[in-house]
Amino acid sequence: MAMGRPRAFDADAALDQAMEVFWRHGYEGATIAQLTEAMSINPPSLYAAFGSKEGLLKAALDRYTAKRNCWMEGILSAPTAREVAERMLVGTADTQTDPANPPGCLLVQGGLACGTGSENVPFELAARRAETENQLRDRFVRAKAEGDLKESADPAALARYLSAVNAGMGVMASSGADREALRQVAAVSVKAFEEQSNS
Amino acid sequence: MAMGRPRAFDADAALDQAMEVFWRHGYEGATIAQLTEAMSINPPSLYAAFGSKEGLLKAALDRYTAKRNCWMEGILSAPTAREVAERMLVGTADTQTDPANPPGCLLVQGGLACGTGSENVPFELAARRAETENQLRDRFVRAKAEGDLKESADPAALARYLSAVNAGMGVMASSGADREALRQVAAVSVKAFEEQSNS
DNA sequence: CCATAAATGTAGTGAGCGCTACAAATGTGG
DNA sequence: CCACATTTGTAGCGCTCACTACATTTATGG
Repeated sequence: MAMGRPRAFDADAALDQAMEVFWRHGYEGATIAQLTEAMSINPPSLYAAFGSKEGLLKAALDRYTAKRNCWMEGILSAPTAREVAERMLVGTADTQTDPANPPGCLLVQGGLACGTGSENVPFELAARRAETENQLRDRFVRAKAEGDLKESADPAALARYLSAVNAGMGVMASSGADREALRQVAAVSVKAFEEQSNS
Repeated sequence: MAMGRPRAFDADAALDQAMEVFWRHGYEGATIAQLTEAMSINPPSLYAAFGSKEGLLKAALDRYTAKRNCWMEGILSAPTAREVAERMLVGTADTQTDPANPPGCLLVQGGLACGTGSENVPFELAARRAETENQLRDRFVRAKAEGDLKESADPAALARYLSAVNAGMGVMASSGADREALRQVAAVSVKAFEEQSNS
């Protein structure tokens, strides 16, 4: 049997372009016209490949979180909980103000609240944020077992705290905070960790 | 000369209803149909009173920030910087999970990124958030002058930090974090302040 | 070289959007 | 009680939205 005409565009490259549009305008603010233009394809190609606007978002998020998990590996491999926190927050300050991307974090910018019919989108983004939080929590459970965090420290609370600061930095970056400002936030935030660390 | 037919609805009560819709669905996710239904008026009344959807948002934000400034007075009157931080963050944990309102903060939920033509909305929200940050900064400048904060403390950085945590808690609340979880975040956050305080 | 299968580009579709024209209703000033 | 100014409800405007029908093109299997 025949295999059909092959796809003429690179799906991953197209997803990177779509990611940028969602990042800059949010899910609801991004239009199919903007997406197809950025991806250099026509609507039927988009729908054949990704099914729907929401399907395209999920595919873009998969790609985003894949990169992010890779980035997180470098963070989580830090020797102590305090250094995990520092690398994470300083790294966030830098990536969220990287001129190569829109400011802020796609998982926050994408949409915290959506209109009727798109209620799934905020859930989807929240689930991806939760993944990072869980990675941090697991790392801090280990840090506690290793005696790196005090006996009184709560790994889940610390992970939630880092996740909150991370999201907050995303909000500030999206409204124009520069790298220096975010690094100051990171520096103050890390102090909360020193209280929880052994020496 | 004649004065014209009087308005048949209470503008402030209508704004409270509009506020809730924007809060729950974001600026772009909220439709005129939803807004008018919640406000119990018809579109012409909305446009006569507020000019446009964006005008309605601004009017709702004015009302929101008026309440917020009132709330902030109670926060800023705390005797020390550390207590300002604690009251603020714990208060945020409570108000952002108050079942009387949609979860999170309108100034964050409203829209961080918008479509072409609504670029003003994120700016508007950011400006209101910045107002709170400035109030905090001024308060910490005073705290430093009073010797309540260490000589090495940076009031602007501390205000920015609180603002970031606040926004971050809004993000988490909007994705379902409960009061207990946010209070834990507040508790950890406050520790960063103890490092900056004199005894 | 032909039959088949899938992707492409053109050109729309119905639905829902923000917003408004218009006539009727309702108050005030003289 | 009348002339006027403004609001109200009905109905619908033009536009843009996410999405798709369809004919064409481009590959593969036999």
